[in-house]
Amino acid sequence: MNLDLLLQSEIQKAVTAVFNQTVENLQLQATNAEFEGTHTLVCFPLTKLSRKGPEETARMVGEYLLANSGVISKYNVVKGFLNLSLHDSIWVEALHAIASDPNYGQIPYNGQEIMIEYSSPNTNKPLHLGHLRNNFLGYSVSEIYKANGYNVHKVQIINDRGIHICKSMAAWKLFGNGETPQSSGTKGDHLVGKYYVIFDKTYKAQTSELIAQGLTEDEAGKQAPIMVLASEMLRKWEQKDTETVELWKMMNSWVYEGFDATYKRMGVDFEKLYFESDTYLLGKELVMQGLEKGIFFKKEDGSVWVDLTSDGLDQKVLLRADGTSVYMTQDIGTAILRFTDFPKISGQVYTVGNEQEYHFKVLFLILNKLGYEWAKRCFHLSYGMVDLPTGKMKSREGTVVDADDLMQEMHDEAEKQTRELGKLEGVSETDAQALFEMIGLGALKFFLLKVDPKKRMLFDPNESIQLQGFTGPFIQYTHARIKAIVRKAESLGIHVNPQDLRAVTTLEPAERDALYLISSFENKIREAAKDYSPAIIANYAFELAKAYNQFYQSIPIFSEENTSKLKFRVALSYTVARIIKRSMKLLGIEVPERM
RNA sequence: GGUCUCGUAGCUCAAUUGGAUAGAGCAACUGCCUUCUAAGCAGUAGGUUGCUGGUUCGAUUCCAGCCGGGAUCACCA
Repeated sequence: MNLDLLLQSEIQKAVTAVFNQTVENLQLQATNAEFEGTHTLVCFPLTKLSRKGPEETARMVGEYLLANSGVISKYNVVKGFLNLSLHDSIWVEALHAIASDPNYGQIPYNGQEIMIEYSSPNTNKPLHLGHLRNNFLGYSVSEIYKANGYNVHKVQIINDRGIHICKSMAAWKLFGNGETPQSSGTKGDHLVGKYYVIFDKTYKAQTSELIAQGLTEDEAGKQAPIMVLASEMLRKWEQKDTETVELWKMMNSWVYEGFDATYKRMGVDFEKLYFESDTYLLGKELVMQGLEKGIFFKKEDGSVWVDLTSDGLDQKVLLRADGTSVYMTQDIGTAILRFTDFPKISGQVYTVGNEQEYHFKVLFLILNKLGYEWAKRCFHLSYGMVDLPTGKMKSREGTVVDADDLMQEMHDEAEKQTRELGKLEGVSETDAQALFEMIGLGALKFFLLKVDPKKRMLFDPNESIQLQGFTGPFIQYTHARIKAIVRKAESLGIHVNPQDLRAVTTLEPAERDALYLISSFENKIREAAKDYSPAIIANYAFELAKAYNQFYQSIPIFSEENTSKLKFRVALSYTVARIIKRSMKLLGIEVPERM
């Protein structure tokens, strides 16, 4: 039962009856806490058909509902707002329906498939804080789409070739002395990242020396020996030189081993990985075809371009004069390959930072020009950068927050605070460690997901390890506390079956508040998908936990003498726990049975 | 400079897409553990929503112009 739909139809009936007119879009919203009621009809828009003042209009609708609808128990009018109270039996019925539905929070399969790309790192350095936002966001949006009835394919493109990895390779060749993850005990992605940093330092030293010798900045940049080596490696790689390819394979394999560990700890996964080294040539052919069809044009030097001036954009290069492909070319190829690999997908979502908005605007326009009708169903899930209190993260200045380090710090902080609270009696060390991990990562994920993805956000380390207030652990704690109630009910031999609930006829305000939120869960799931926003789920889960805590604090359960009410409250608690768990699952966050 | 984007309490974020007296958390202050887990609850204080106009019953939201951040406009990815 969907309360909103029920109310909509009741109100539509009322409007038809009272004003002899039909209305399609009703503005129904939650009632402000200061007024009585749960649902509010905004009546200003109705004054056009009622041809009466807003208050009079509201009163007439309210009066009709009270007299003719079995749903409304009371109403009041404040200005043009009609505040409605529902019969408690409606709320009881709502809980009954939800408690009887094991799939509440999972909207039935809608027959649609969708692809969601996220993560997509370069393979020359380890993952950092920015990747965490990307991964948690992409994973969560995937879960949200699954909950909306979509068949979701999670993929990523790994940028495994190019000058960036050659830089690490060059530095390792010069300074590595054969160092491996095994020989040094360093995680593979960190080891490769270390040589990327060494490259950068060496490169800077060499260029400034060359500049001191009288070269221009441009010349020095190109002639620095280590850069010459890296460029040579890139060339050799493209010519499939055995030694270079072997080195490339070895170092990439180190990175993948490291990434796998990081992804595992983050709790994210992928159905299929695309590698740039496999796909970078694909786009070329398609561009050549486009050239033949006259969609693109060639300049005198042989480079191929697309003209987007009629779309308000510039000209964009697609193939260099030497015939090699650029980033855009690869993305064209990859996009088309994906629709070939997954012919049933209706669209594609690219989880990529907002600094690439222009790029995707261009990409989608090109795909459209090439005649792919699905181009308009490609969506750039553009999210804002993560700033630090010290400003922007800059890898060159060593201000990046490493993903592995951060996850460990969150774990350690969760451990510290949990031990201080002395909550680990009778808990084994293994279970305790699992709990710290759950809390630490829960805090981190929630912190990054509670903000609207579109917005740039600030990552304050001190705030992120908070476990009180608007945080993941607050919600996890609420869940754990409810589970204690459920266990107690079981130990007392109290078993609730949905039929028992109907024996309850009156409710407390705190119970209604919780029920209001419970019954709006699926609307939130839809809204979150429509907006690609886990923040909507995060805010919802927090609201629900808060509402439950108010109930928990003000209304006794086991000392209640009325057995029906007692059972009702146990069922309400259990349902809240279920929905909290489900909501958090949509964010990729686990919840504990006790903490 | 062109295009895009953001500006809300001391700080970090919300605001049902144009609705009520703009809400939470943190930080500060005051209460509540003999009762189901106090990682909790209740309360106090904190605002000219960057500024100026406009659109209308009604604007944080839409429009215009300023002010101030950020992104982007590479034969980089």
